[in-house]
Amino acid sequence: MEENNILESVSAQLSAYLTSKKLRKTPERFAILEQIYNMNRHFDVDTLYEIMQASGYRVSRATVYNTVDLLVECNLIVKHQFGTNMAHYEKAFNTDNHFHLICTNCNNVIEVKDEDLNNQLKSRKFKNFEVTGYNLYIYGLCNKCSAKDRNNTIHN
Amino acid sequence: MEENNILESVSAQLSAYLTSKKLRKTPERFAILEQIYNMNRHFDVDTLYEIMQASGYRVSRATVYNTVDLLVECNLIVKHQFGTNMAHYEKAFNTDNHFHLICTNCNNVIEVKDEDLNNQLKSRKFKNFEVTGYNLYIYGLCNKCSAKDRNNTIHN
DNA sequence: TTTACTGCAAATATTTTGCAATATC
DNA sequence: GATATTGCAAAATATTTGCAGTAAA
Repeated sequence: MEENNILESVSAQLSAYLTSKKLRKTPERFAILEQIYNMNRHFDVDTLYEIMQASGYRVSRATVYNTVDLLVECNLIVKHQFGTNMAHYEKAFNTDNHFHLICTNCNNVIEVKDEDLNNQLKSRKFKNFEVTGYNLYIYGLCNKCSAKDRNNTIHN
Repeated sequence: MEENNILESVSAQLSAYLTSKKLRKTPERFAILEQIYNMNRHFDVDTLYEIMQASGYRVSRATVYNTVDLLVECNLIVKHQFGTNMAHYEKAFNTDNHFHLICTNCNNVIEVKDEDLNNQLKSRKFKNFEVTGYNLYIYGLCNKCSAKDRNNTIHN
């Protein structure tokens, strides 16, 4: 599916959700969704807020927080807590089949696809628990940082 | 291994780490480690602080934060961010082979063991990334909350 | 016209930091 | 005796909340 169709599709999804919950279709909500789907990496609320400002669209932080919560509720984005205090988010459309490698030294996050592992996790059932999603976080040292380690360089 | 031996073992581990890093063996550090290993569930810093107070051992919040960071560094405890802003921690001794089911309605966390899945994750290698650990978080509705859902009960 | 939503600012929650006093090595 | 660590309080960071004004239905 090409870019524009994805945007149309997620906007329609949001629209349907708002209708079903009797919530309002405000321009802010669609503008934020659009901005998110134009980005290619995960983001935090503050970054999203600043990108909106920079792009000329004025919204308040409170609205960004509210909208991001809403988009999580209707499964258009996924929330992550990679180990810092700040929540990170990413698009949920066709991106549910990857994991995150998190460098505990530089906090960089790398995405990894693995269909086999993904299928296995998806097929796993649990007693008395209705699974809606999962996150696999793999911690360690990235290329750069483990190289630094080997050279005994001091890093912060 | 019985309770006392575990405590001895983890204290020795901490002691060795402090020596190797030329850090000081303060009573606070060992008291906090002991308290943690006497508990049976994951905890947040504030809860740990209050349990220390209640048990009659006076430490400052700052020291609890510092010590918890230290214990993460030397692999005696593991840090989690279950989706809220508050970090959670748990013992790392012989407890690295389970996952967490997180109820997105009541925020309750259930532990699940699965040796097969664990072994598979452990054996998985990644290019240019040196794995030190991982966390698998499975989100959904627990027994109680999906029952509520079926009954159409309003819940917060 | 009703009331959900927005923006702003203040409040809250969690964690970090600066600094003087203390205790380990 | 040198300095790492502690406790306390203030600061920093991230998020939530209250409320008056605005706009969607």
